[in-house]
Amino acid sequence: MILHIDMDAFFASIEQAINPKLKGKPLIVGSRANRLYTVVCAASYEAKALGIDSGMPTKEAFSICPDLAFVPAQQGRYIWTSEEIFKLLKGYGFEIAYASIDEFQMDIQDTPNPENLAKEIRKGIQDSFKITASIGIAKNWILAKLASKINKPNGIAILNEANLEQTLAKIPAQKLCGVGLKTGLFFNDLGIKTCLELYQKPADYLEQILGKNGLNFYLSLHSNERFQTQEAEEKPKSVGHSYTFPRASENTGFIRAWIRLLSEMVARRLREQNLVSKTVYLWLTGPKIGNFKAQKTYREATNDAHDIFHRCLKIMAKTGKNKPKIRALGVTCSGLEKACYLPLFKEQKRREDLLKAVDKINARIGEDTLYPASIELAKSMK
DNA sequence: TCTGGGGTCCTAGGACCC
DNA sequence: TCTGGGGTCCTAGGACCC
Repeated sequence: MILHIDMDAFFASIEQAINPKLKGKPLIVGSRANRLYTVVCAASYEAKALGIDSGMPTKEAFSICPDLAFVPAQQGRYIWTSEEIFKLLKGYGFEIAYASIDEFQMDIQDTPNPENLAKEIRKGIQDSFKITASIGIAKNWILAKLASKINKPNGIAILNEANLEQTLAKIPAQKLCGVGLKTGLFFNDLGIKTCLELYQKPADYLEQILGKNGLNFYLSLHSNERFQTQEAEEKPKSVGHSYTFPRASENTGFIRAWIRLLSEMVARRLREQNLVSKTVYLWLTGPKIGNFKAQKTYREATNDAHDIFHRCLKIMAKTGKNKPKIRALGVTCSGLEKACYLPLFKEQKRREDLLKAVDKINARIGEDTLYPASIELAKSMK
């Protein structure tokens, strides 16, 4: 049996636990500090009751509820809490894996009374962190994850031989992890409306209509697959940052300053993780250029913002536009490798020492103590 | 009048190599 | 002048998740 733990309104609940004044109030956590130009990252249950939910523009949320409480996302807090919950869960002695920042999966084998275990876990989290979790139990991860949503918030649901089909018949296929908007519509056209209908389709049929993806749905649903994610990889596949302007801009200096700043943010994270990147990906959106994106792979891997920035500028030249009007932009590095090469030239060594020193100073005195003058313009508008 | 930001995986075609 | 087969790397696009 797999036990899936899904925290209820995780970010919002943490903020309410920290600040008692927010308890019982409609609250949203925004993905950036500016309360007007962002979307809802998490909504408290009081806010959800008004029809506010993640993904909604905060402007719209405020129009529904003018005295909505707003807290900008504090990533560090959520990561810390997530790690502490993980440690607590480890104490139960079962194998456990992260499914996301607010979801955990536990292989509870054939524990005699899984419901009692679930209750105990829920109480443990409540006692330690003053936040609630919902728990689902089933024979594999995908069904356990589905089950965790049935009695949200602060609920427990178990799918077993006796109630499986009857329960799946009541859940729309779109609720299943991996079925998004497009696949949901596709299934609908084929008359697959509930999770039960999907569950009952044979493997070769699903493979025929959806290829590898279809086969994966079959295997996930019917096998005893324990965990959603493979064993935690030691390095990420990509590292990126993006930014959306309040209004589109065609100020070239301003846009370049932002590309430089995003390059700086990405490079710093690469260095923190001792990674170098060969591939740079730049995307720009704007009223006239639509959605421009391009990537380029270089022979030399780097984690120097200066290099990443200039690679971005070369990619940008491909737009063929002299002064594109830009609304949003992003810089992502992929093709990641562990940084373990030896600097070949003196110049390179000097540059690396410099970057290390800058990182050290910023880590000690504050994030933004030292930065290139060329990003001043972007920072002034952040 | 535009609704964020950070990711993963899969597919398909082109270039190039043997 | 036209002919096979196998493989890798790179780019681009799509779908999905939290």
